[in-house]
Amino acid sequence: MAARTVQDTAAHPARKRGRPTADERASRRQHVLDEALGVFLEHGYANATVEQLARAGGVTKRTIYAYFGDKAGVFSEMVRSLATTVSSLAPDGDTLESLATRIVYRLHSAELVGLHRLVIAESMRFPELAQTLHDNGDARHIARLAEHLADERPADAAGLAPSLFILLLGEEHRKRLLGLVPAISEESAHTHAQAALATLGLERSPLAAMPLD
Amino acid sequence: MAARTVQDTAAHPARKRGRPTADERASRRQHVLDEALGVFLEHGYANATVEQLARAGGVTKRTIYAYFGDKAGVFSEMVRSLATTVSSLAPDGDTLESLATRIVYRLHSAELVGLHRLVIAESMRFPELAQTLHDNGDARHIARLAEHLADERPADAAGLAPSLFILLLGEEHRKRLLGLVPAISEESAHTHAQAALATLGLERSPLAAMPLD
DNA sequence: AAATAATGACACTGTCCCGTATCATTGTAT
DNA sequence: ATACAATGATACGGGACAGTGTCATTATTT
Repeated sequence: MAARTVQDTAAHPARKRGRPTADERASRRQHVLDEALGVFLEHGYANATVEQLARAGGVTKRTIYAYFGDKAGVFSEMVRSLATTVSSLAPDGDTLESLATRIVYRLHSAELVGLHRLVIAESMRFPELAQTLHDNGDARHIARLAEHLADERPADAAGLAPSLFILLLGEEHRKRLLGLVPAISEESAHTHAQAALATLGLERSPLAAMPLD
Repeated sequence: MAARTVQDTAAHPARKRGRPTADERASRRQHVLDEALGVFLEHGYANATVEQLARAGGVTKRTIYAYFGDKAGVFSEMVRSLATTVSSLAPDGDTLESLATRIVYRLHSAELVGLHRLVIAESMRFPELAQTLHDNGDARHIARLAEHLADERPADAAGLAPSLFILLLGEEHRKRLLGLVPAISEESAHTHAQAALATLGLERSPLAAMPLD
């Protein structure tokens, strides 16, 4: 086992003791979940210790056990919390191209790639989390794409949406999952999205696509 | 930590003691690697113990340490051994469609999906294995597809190959990585491949595509 | 044949970490 | 106010596992 060299997330300013106020208690729990992702990403699920989760969240082991039962509980709640966040990124009222760009950008982010890795790795032990992530991630994105496609391609929108989705991710995202490439920039996310649309013959109307100068 | 309920891979017929013959020694090492995949898939890399790897391979811990140094050594050599196998599945002399079908089928297999999961999960700790797997997997498949495409689409073969590749995997393969669907049948791999080709306008020539009866 | 190398079987030490207990401390309930 | 609940700090028992040591056993080398 690799020696644990680093001091982990530098200890917070040593919270005061005693029972927390009602407000505080509500936020503490979420704070633990937020910080948990970093711990799991750094060490992996199995190697992460409850002690590390506690320190990162600014609480003690006791509180972790009181709140979540055990490490699996922290992991489950963390994934569920993040999963519901994934799909909530649609300003509603954008073009197919801007939607596609946002999907590309978000799904290449370090946060979501890391989450995806963790859930894939533990999919045998936490199958319901895999389902949750897919339902709130891929499934919703594909549904959104299908809505937009319905306007432009009423005929084969349903069949085209999944194809568009995976073209948006592309081989780049597979490399990303393997850690072979860094997170994508917003700009290249845009050109990437355009390329995917073009591959399916979905580029903007010829007039809009003309040179701008 | 989850209680280890199962007895693991049922102990082999208790190999005799003493120094093995030269032939035997050569094969023993490979046998350990072959059996290691099952152990890692069942428990995950971090939870798998050297003792389990030893029992599955029909050797003792001592031999594991003598052969591979430690658990990481077993994992590395196992991945490398499997990676070189991944790409060696081209009978050479088949159509684009048959090549596509074989890629779809193989990459959906339990073995390769499991390997992929493991390498993704440990990509931070074993980055060179991720690179190896990609070089011997995706990269070669894309290159092969590009060769075939060069015949039919000399113009944009290079750009089209990655798109075709990920369309071949499709959303199905993402679900597969998450453990949400079982391995695909050879038949549905074929129809899946045909659909991907059609999406890019690469279906067979009209004559060949006509009904056969 | 004698020495050496590799292995199985087994024991053993040290470490890590889980989960709980104890006690002081601080907010909440009544 | 007074009892109670939740928390931090700390300690600790128990289990699991890594990695090594020892000895008997069997090939290989010379």
